[in-house]
Amino acid sequence: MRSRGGRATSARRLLLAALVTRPGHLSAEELAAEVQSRAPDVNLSTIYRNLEELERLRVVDRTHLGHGPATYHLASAAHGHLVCEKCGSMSEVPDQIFDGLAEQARERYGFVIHPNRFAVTGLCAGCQR
Amino acid sequence: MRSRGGRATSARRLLLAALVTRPGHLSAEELAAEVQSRAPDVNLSTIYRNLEELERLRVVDRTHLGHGPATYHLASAAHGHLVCEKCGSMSEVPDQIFDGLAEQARERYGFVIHPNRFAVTGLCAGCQR
DNA sequence: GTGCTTGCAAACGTTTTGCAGACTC
DNA sequence: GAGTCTGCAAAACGTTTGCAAGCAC
Repeated sequence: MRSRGGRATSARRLLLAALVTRPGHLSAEELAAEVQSRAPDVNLSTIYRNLEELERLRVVDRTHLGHGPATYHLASAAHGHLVCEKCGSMSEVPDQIFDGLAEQARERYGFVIHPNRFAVTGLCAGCQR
Repeated sequence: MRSRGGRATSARRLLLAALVTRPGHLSAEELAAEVQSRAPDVNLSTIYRNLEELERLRVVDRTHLGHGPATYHLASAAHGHLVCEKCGSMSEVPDQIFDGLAEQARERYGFVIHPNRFAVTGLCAGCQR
C-alpha cells in the first residue's frame, strides 16, 4: 500500500489507521487528534501534507461540507452527502441518487460529476417547519 | 426593500446595486471593490456583515465554489453550478438538471435540496484527458 | 549517503469580532 | 435621543509554506 516512490513512515501508517478505524467524515484536526493519541508529536501540517498526497493518489476524498473545515474519508466509500442548512445534520446517501444528474451533466455539458466530493445542501425532513 | 427593522444606509444601497448590476458570482472582496469604487471607505467587514444579513433575509445566496472564497449572488437567479476540479472553470446550469435528484432526495429522505447553494464538482469536457 | 519526510514557526487568505464614534429614524 | 450601523484594528480560523534536522531506503 505504500505508494509510488513514497516512504512508509509511522505518521502515514497512523493516519491511514485513523481513516480506516474511524469511518465517516473527519476534519484534518480530528484526524490529527486521532493520530496524536498514539504519537503525540505528529504535527498538523504533516497531516495536511499526507492528506494532500493521499488525495492525489485517490486513496481519500476531500469534501467541503458547508462552512467549516474540509472533511476526509476513504475513497472506497461511494456515497453522496445531504447537509441540512438549518440543523447541520448530514446524511450519507447511495450514489445512485445522482444517476439522473450525472447523465444530464454528461449529455448536455460533457461534464463528469464526482458525487462523493461535494455536499448537497437543503433542508432535512425535520427542519421544513 | 429595506427590511424588517433594518436601516437604509448608503453602504447597503451600494451593495445591493453591485449585486444587481454585476450578475454572476462575486466574492466578498469583489463586491467590496465594486462598492468602494463609489464610496472608497466602506470597509470589508461592513460588506461581510451586510451579506450575512441579506443571506438571512434570503435576498442573496452564498455558495462555496471549491477552495477559494465564498461567492454571492441574488437569490432569484435559479441555477446550479458545475465546477471542474482540474481547471477550476465553472458553468451555470438550469435548475431542471437537478429534478431527478430533487425528487429522489424528497421521496427517499424527505430532504428538500437547494440547487443554487452548492457546487457540483467533477471534470469538465476539456479536462477528461 | 541521498533525498524524502518531518516538526516547528511563521505566513497566508478569508472571515469574524470588539469597540468607540457616526448615522438613521 | 435611542439604538442601529459603521470604520478600524485585531483576532480567529483553516490551511500552506520555508527551513533545518531526521529518518527510510
